Formats: sequence, structure tokens, C-alpha cells
Amino acid sequence: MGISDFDGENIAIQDTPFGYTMSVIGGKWKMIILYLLAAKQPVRFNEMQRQIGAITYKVLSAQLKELEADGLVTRKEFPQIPPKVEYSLTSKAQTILPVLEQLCEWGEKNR
Amino acid sequence: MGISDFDGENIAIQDTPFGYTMSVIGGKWKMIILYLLAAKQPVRFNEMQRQIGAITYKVLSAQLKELEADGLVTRKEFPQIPPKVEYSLTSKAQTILPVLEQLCEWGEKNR
DNA sequence: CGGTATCCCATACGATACTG
DNA sequence: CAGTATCGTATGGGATACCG
Repeated sequence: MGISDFDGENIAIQDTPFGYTMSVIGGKWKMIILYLLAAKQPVRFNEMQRQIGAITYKVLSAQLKELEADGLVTRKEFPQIPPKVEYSLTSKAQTILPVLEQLCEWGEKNR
Repeated sequence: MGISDFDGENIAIQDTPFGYTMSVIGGKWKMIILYLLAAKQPVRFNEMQRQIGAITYKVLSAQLKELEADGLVTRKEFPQIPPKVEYSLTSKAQTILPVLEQLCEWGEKNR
């Protein structure tokens, strides 16, 4: 079953499948980051920041860390000077892309 | 197509199809409310509050107003004492339910 | 280059009391 | 019954400066 399992009395939203999904891909930037990576992988940190433009280093850094902790993004560090770090999508992240696309399609049809 | 149209330089996220979708169904409660209505329609205000449990009157009221303004929920007021108000899903809301269900399914498989 | 530290703010959300 | 008013809080995000 879906989110309808949530009756609010016994379970918290975070403990529902839906709550998990939103904790992982919710927020202002995460889906944008996933889409960016889907289109062009791997990407370096500053390159992502330039492409998104409106995001600050601090926020981009924090979002990437959360995505990495949730197993959606891989961080590969190259021990060289100047430093180089590449970010990629995991296979887990690949599986959610079709759903994101559907959210977009709904938005296109209904706004 | 899709959110990949967003390059962050020229468009704000709110102006993308994806941003619209999230403005309409994002937040902590809206999808829960939609699911509740999907399962049992129409529902009265206090009944919804009881079923969700963790939500306050104030927040439920605000969320319902936004959903109504976005064309996802219909509010029907019965001029009687004691007052009676029934909330239902619009056809626009029906079209997004399958996508919500997919978000749930992804959460079930991946958490 | 790829970040972190610090401070600040806006907004969503919550608790409680009250009302037509 | 179906809300609103008021006040308070917590979190995400933003600005700027600095660091290895």
C-alpha cells in the first residue's frame, strides 16, 4: 500500500515509504541536482554550482552530502593539486528518475 | 523537456513544470491530505483532522485553502447549524494520484 | 579547486486560546 | 462544527568571509 497506510495516530510521516522518499528527494534543490547529474555525469563541484547558478556553495555542499548519505550520489575525490572531485549518480538514483520525470510532465500539463 | 530545462541562470525553479508541481503537492501535509481524500470522499473538516491526528486545525485549514486555490480540492459549505463543510478531490487532483503512488513505491523498495 | 565557518533570515509548522 | 488569532519554534536556505 501507499501513503494511505499513514493514519497519523500511530505512525509518523517520516516512517512511511512516502515520507522516506520525500526526505531523500524533497527540498528545493535535490531533484535539480539529480537531474543535472542525469544529464551530464560525472560533474565537478564548481561546474555544478555554475550550472545551477542560484545555489550557494554552502547549500550545494550540504545537499550533496545528504544525497551521498542517502546513497543517491557517489563522490570521487582525486588526490591532486588543484583538488578535483567528481559526483555521479548511483544505480539507486537512476531508478527514481522516471518518477521525477512524471512529476514534471504533470506540471507541464496542469500549470 | 522536464526539469532539465532549468539552468538556474535564466529561470527560477518556481517557473519550471517541476517547480509548479512541487508548489502544489510539496510540503509536509498536502500529499497526505490528497491520499486521505482519495480513499474516502467527501470528508468533513474535523474528520480529516482526526484521521491525520498529528496535524493542527490551523495547519490543516491553511493547507486545504492552498489546495483549493490550486484547484485540487473542492470545498462545499452547507448553510446549517451546526456548520458542515465537505472536502473532495477535483479531477485535476485525480490525475496526480498515480504519480504519488509511484513515489510511495520507490520509497518502499529503497528505504 | 573545493570546500567550511559564522551569522542571519524567511517561511513552514506547532500550541494554545478563542469565536460565529 | 469549523474554523481564526496569536505567539512561538525549528528548519532550510542565503551572504559573506576564510581555509587546506
